[in-house]
Amino acid sequence: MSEAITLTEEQKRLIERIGVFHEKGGMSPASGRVMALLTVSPAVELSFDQIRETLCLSKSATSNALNMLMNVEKVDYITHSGDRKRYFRSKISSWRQTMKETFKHFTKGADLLQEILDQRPEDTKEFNKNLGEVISFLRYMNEEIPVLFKKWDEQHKE
Amino acid sequence: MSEAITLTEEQKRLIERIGVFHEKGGMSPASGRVMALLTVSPAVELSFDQIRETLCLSKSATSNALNMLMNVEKVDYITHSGDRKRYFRSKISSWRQTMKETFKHFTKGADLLQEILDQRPEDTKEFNKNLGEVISFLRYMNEEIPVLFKKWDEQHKE
DNA sequence: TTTTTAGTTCTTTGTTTTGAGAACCAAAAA
DNA sequence: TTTTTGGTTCTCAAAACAAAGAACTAAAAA
Repeated sequence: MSEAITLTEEQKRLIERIGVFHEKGGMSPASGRVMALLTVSPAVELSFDQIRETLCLSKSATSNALNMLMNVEKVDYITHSGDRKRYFRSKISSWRQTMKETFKHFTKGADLLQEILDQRPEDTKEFNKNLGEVISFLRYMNEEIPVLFKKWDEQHKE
Repeated sequence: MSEAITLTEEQKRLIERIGVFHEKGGMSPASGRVMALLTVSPAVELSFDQIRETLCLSKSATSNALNMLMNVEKVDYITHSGDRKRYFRSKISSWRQTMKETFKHFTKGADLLQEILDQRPEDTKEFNKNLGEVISFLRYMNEEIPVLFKKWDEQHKE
C-alpha cells in the first residue's frame, strides 16, 4: 500500500520551485525536494516512507538527504510512543539560528578580505579604499544585525 | 617568455583559500581562483595571459572563467590605447551593488515562503506562525538594509 | 595581402555528483 | 528464535561539470 501523501498540483509545483531554489543554494536535487516537501506538506511530520514515496526517491537518496538536512540542522525528527517510525519535520522554528549562520558567512568573508588588505601594496589606493569599505560595511552589518533582531522582536511582541 | 606575475608564498596561499571560499559559494575552481587573483594581485589590472600563466590554466578555462565573472558583474576590463590586450580587474568598486544583489536573494526567498504560507492549512498553527515570522523578518531586513547603508555612509563621510 | 595577436569555441577526457538498487543491520515484534 | 520493520551502507551506472588542447576567428599589424 502506498504511503505517499496527497498533494494538490499547486503544492507539487511549489515543491519543484522551492527545490530548485535550494539547489541554487548548493543542495542536491533530492535534498532540496525533501526540504521543500517538509515546508509545503500540510502534515508537518512525515515518515521516511511518506517522504520517499511522495517524492519517488530511492531509499538511499531519501536517507542521505534526510541525514544531510539533519546535519545542517534544517530538519529533525520525533517519535511517537508505540510507533517505531521516525517522523521528520522542518526545523523552521530555529529560523533565527539559521539566519545567524548565514551572517557568520559574511563575517568569514570580511576576515578573508582583511587578510588580503593587510598584505596589499600601499599604492593601488582606490582598490584598497574599496576593499576597506567592504570590510567596514560587513563588520558594521555584523554589529547591526543583532540590533535588527532586537527591534524586530519589539515590534512583534506588541 | 612567461607572462606570469610574481607572487609571494603568502599571496599564493591566500589565493587558494579565497578560491575555495568562492567555490563554496558556487563558483568553479578556475573562476574562484581568477576572482581571488584579481583581488590579491598587487597589480590590479591583469592581461589574459598574465592570469592564465600565473594560475596555470588553459586558455579555455581562463576565457570561460573571465566571461562568467563578467556576466555576474564581478569583473570587467579596460584597454589602453596602443595595446590590443584587455586588462581585467575586479569590480570591487561596485560592492554596494553586489551586496544589494545578495539581499535580493533573501527577498526572493521571502516571496517563495509567502506562497507556501498562502496555501497552508490553518491548523499547523505553530508551523504557520514560524513561517510567518521568517517572512516578516526577511521583509523587515529588506526595509532596514537601505537604512543601514545610509547610516554607514554617514559614519564614513565624516 | 599575409601574418600575428588576443582571445573564443569545439572536442575530448578526467572527475565529481547523484541517485538507483541490492545487500546489510539493529531493534522490535512475533 | 525467527521474522519484520525502519532505515543505512555499498556498489555501480548515468549524467553533469570542469578543464585541457586544438582548431578557429576577427581585428590589427606588417
